[in-house]
Amino acid sequence: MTQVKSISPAGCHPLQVPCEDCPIRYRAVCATCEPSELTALEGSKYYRRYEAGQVIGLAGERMDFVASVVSGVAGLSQTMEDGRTQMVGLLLPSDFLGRPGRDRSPYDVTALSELLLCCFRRRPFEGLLHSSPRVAARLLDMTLDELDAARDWLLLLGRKSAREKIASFLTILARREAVLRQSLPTGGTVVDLPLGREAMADYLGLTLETVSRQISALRREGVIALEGSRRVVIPDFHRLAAESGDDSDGGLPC
Amino acid sequence: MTQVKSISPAGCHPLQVPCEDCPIRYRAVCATCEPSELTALEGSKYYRRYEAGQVIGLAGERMDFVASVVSGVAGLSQTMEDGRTQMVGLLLPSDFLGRPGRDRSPYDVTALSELLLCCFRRRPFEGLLHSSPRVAARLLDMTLDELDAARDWLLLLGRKSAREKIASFLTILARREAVLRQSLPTGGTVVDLPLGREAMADYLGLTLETVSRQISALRREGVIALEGSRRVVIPDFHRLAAESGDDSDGGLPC
DNA sequence: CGATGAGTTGAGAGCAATCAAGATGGGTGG
DNA sequence: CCACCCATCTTGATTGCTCTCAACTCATCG
Repeated sequence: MTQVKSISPAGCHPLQVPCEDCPIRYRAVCATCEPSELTALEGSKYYRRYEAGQVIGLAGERMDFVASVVSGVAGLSQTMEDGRTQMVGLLLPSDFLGRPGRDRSPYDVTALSELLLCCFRRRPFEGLLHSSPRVAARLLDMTLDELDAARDWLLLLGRKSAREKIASFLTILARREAVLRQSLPTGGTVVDLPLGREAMADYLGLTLETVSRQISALRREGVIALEGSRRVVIPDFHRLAAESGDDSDGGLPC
Repeated sequence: MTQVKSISPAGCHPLQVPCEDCPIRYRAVCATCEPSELTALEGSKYYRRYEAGQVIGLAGERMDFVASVVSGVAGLSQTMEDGRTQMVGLLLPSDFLGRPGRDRSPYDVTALSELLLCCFRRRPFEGLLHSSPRVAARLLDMTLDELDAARDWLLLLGRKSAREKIASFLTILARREAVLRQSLPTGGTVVDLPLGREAMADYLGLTLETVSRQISALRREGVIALEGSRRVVIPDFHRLAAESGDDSDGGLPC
């Protein structure tokens, strides 16, 4: 990543990281691959880099690849005629982008931060999916996890107050942070928001003003502290979790 | 179904319909099965019948089977400590219930109408999933469809007005109705609501009073007509679709 | 015929959206 | 180094939609 700095805005990345050295090797679709399968993937894979805000694909357009998010955050969103927008997918490192068997996405796909994708050309990937039950099973499992996440999201959008929505979102981010660090989200957790206020509003079904107001309210009451507008400190994780409206004590990631 | 009328409320149904005669033979998980696979399924399948309102399983409980909905409607829902409820899944005939690899559902599962399930014991089914790529691929495809539906639902909950939510819901039902009848939803479509007002409210993230009010408003304005409280007549499908806020003319099911 | 459950309708309150100014902060160029 | 600019974020005042609480209607059923 030193001398290769992005040839073109959305250009193919000449860099070829061996799968063995990949940071998401054991969490992405390829997690359960055996050496032979990994070789097959390695042959059809290439990298793409995007800048924050850049459009990866618009609804209805063809996408000739599927991909794993290596680093950064991507968003899927739907927009109504009058401009109302709702985010419908948030893809973090190791998440899978694209649908095998359909070459056009019904959603707009956007890079929400600087983003690195490990892309696979459709045909070879679908071939692998067909020939390797291990990969197919892994993708099914990931899709089921995504469906469960979407269902929690339905509860959030349908029934939670603005304050609970913000608390829930921060809780989700804190948990993911903790999973990555292999630590528990307890005292003094720091979360860097990968989204601006407007993107958060699109995620939570709110306006950006309401997002800002609720964050300010949580700050005033000491539930969170801010370092700049995009870094949140959580002095007491359980207190925040209690604000999210989720059942139980809002326990640990497991 | 004449002399067998439900031995016990949730009893196993002694009736064994041959898969060949099954009304959902070509739409359910088994759609792409070959004769040998069908025989395997046939061996581990059994029927369960539920009455409207009956609980199939509560969140966190074990479910020792997965199933296809043969007829009727089932709902998945999540409830918060204070009682707020959000439906997070609506399973219609041919839809799949349960998650292979997890034996307890994080959601409450309820029969919303009289319901007939074609159940498979977990182990044999997971074995088939492992040995038959065809079945695994079918389940993946169905899961991806469900994920897409959940994403449309996110837009509905996050950004649509009460009126648009009702119109969207009726549109969805009318389309499904049309798919079953192989006809287009145009003039004089009749939709039987499989849900009462409260269940609709839980689906749409509203209160039952608001559901009732919005339905009344659409009726007053001639967008729909009612025959009793659970039968809706749609004189002009495009007019209804226009109220749903979805893009385009709200065209055909395809 | 009362009793029950489901649905409808009304009046009022509350929460988030909208409209409208300010504040902050990072980057650029003089 | 400072002044300026622009995007992003914050805060305020008001409106409006949906929820809440409450009464009423209607059909069904013992």
